[in-house]
Amino acid sequence: MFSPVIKLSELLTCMSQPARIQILLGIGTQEACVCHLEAALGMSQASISQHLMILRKSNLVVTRRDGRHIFYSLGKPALLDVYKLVAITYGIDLSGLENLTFTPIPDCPCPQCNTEADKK
Amino acid sequence: MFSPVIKLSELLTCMSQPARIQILLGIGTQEACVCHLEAALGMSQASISQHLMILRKSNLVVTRRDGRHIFYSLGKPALLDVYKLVAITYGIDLSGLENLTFTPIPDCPCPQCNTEADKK
DNA sequence: AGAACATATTCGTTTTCACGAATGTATTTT
DNA sequence: AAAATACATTCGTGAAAACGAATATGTTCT
Repeated sequence: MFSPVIKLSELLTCMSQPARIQILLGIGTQEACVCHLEAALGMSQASISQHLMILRKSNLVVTRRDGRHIFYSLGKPALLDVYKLVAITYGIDLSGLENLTFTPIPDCPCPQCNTEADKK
Repeated sequence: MFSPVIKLSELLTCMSQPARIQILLGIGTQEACVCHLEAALGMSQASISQHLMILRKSNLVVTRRDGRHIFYSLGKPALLDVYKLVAITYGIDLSGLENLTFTPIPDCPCPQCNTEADKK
């Protein structure tokens, strides 16, 4: 068997799972912590962490620690273009799924959802 | 759950399987019959047919019958660009996997492998 | 140091998936 | 019509993947 095929397969398998698609598109061009993804996507903490673990192993996401928060961002932002290309080619509408950190979420405790004004 | 995510997931899941990657890249911009793919990829007839069935259900390939041969081609050739974009982004070399019908195979009985000269 | 918070990891179970074996269907050839 | 060819489909089994539950780790706050 051809090794490049396996590598390609592993990447695509990793990015084809519904929850992981939402996570990756949700992170988008920004960065997001686990609690934000949890609140934004309505999934359990364990579930999101499990998927992030898989995404890390495939280098699809990278992490940055800040205090007790760990921020995730895409290893290669071009990943978004892959999704877009598939969506355009097969007529799928992806609007409303990208960059979930742009909009703060009420019950999320992360710094992205709590502006300086709120900290008083 | 968001329906576009499911659609995207189904397409990507379908095109992430190693055997199907080889089939789709092998077909490339051309068309190929089952026996040619069988000979070119060294997989069993049943296995290839099973994968082609899955690809058909997702509309990733379309078919054309000619006598007892059934020729498969990509529903959307842009699918190749998706693979290429992933490959370029993550440094995977896909050369030698595309357009397998360009080179005839000795033990393949299909018309693409037997030129007019051979038919005598 | 202890409590609280954010995230990671393990475990057991259920579901999904790939594959070989066997069989079925459609078309052509003789 | 029978045999041969090209391909499709079903079935059973083993491996992989997803998920919830429980637990562990690391960081900050008091």
